[in-house]
Amino acid sequence: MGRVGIRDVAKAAQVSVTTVSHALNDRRGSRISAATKEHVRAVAEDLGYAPNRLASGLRNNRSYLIGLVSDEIATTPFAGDMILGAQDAAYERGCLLMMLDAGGDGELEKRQVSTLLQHQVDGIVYARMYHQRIGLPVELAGVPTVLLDAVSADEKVSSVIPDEVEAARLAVRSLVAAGHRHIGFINNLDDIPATHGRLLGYQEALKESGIEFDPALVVAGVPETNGGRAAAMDVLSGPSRPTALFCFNDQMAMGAYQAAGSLGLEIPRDLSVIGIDNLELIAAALWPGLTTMALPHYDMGRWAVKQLLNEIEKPDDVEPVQMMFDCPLVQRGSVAPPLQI
Amino acid sequence: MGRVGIRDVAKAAQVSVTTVSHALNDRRGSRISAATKEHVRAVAEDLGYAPNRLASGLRNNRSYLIGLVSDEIATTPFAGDMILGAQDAAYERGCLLMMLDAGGDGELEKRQVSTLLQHQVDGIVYARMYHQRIGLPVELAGVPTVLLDAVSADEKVSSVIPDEVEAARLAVRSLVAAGHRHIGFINNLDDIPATHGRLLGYQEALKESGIEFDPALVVAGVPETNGGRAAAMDVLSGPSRPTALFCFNDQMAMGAYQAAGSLGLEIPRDLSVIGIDNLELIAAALWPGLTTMALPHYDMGRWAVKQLLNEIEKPDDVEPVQMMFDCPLVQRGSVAPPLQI
DNA sequence: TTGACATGAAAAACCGTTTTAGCTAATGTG
DNA sequence: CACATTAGCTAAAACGGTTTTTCATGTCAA
Repeated sequence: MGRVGIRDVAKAAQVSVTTVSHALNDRRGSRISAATKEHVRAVAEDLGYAPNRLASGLRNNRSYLIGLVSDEIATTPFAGDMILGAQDAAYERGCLLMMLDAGGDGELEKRQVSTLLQHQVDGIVYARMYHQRIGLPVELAGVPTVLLDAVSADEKVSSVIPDEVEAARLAVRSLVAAGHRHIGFINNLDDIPATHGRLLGYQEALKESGIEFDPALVVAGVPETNGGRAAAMDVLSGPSRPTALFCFNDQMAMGAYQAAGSLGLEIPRDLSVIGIDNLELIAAALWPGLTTMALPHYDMGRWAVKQLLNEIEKPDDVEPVQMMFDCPLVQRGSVAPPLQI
Repeated sequence: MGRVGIRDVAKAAQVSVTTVSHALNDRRGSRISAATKEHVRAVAEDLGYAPNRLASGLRNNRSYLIGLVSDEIATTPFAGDMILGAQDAAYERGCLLMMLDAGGDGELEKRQVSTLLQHQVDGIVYARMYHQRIGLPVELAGVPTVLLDAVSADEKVSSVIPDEVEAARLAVRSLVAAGHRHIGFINNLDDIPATHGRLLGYQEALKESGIEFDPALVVAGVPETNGGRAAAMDVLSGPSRPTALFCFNDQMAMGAYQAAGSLGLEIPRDLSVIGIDNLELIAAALWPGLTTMALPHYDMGRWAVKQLLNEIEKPDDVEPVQMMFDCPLVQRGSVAPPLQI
């Protein structure tokens, strides 16, 4: 049983391949009677005909493939939803996603990009695992590209990132709303946009509530459980212990849980904790569940592909867009009013 | 700058397109002088020529694309390494992976498979997030297919799964080796191969060490932190408290940590814990780090694609293989000798 | 000298579509 | 009734490569 092609349909329907093509794809200027069209479609359906995308792509100069190049999204749990969002958006518009993950190897990534181009992808989503500022690879010059969770100095390319400042502001506001006025911030010590953005949001939220910013309440560490534990240990054993901790991410928040545990502090009775990421695996697994700000990975992935397809489909009248998404608060059980002394 | 095609190379090298093709792809029967070949290759390199895979695929009936259909691998952290392994293996053999994740929606999955086939994928890796027994979708009949982390009743298709029994045996053996003879098993209550395989391994390891199997030491729960916590609570508050717990997975092990914490038991001094999965995000984040059995996801993904490509390349003389991979022990800090009383 | 054979390169066919350019018959127009 | 228009369809030419076939030489042995 060889694949059924357009010729087979033509033969079965007793018409020419041209007519079959016209009957199946309505297109401006294809004059064909309704009866013939219906007949051909029925025959095609009957034979289970499905067009060969390689062939039509060759003719149309359109592969309906879009490439997703990432550093290590596929293999880490931090941003997997971006892939799902991207894939859904692509699929809805009749495209397939080709995903490649170079694991951070720049040389490999270059080769991967050129392989994608050999396969005539219509465009490329260039994604990073976490929000960062990057330079666009030269290979991508002239190729429709959208940056996902990254921004470039090059303004001619669209990009989408989370609103770090607003996320932090909302997180701290929710602690203030619960009654806290003594709020520590466990920050990341890496020099990345999130570090600065979240610190800014923390400061702004304090300011708008009339709480004075106390540098002693801000401690940084490596953005993992260990770093969070050490930093939390630090700030919780200090002279003026905060009643709540805003943590750079859920992993550091998990570290804060551990520190609280070893200091005999019960969450949320003695200490409220809020994180960022909404990493299901951690936030839901902690006990009590971790209240945290969800990074809108799914929506960002979706938006990136949608924007890319728009740019591909009308290359002329689409301007590059720099998009920012809000981060919703996900409440679990780690925030409560402070103990009255 | 239009893409440079084989015609451009031919013109620049002052030869025919035929000669260029022959020069670039060594093939039996293509008679061409070494000098011409070298010359053409140099010119092609110089022009940055890269063949259009769509066009060559059309002619050769080979797309160098392989599809990966999964339930929710891309979006959960449990098996991401399978993708990486599959992708690496594909890339090494000059192929690209097209990954689709239906999120468990069977109807969507069907349509995804047919879309992949429209794109003329050379074969499909049908992957599940965790080891399960499945029926192969009818759409895949006649398409080269390999099952990843799944087995089918249909013996004509290759598959690869982890050796559940051996993994459990090794885990329990390592506890016995540390001196434990009173070992609890926190099992999953779902009726899946891992549940039965791991229980069997647990029993076998006990038997070979002359330890009598005590059904009271086996407790099941939902395979998440909560389930693990409840089950551990149960068995640790029972009449004869075990000195070590073998947990169905790392999440349940995390629950065991929480139970131990609330019972005032220190790990590993008062209680040794071993898990399965080597879920970095949890195992390394726990304090102390969790000793666990790593599921060989990367290797399984790699093997699946390798086998698939073998079957594609020589469709005749390759027999379907049912492969099982061992699970290595990853030692961290949660196992120690039991306290002497 | 000539037929057999080896070699290198060009020409042509092909893959499965879509698009362009015609062709024929029916319809409309003056 | 002659002539343009148009509806409905189809043959043929792309698309960008690879593979097969053909052709022009050169070499060698009989």
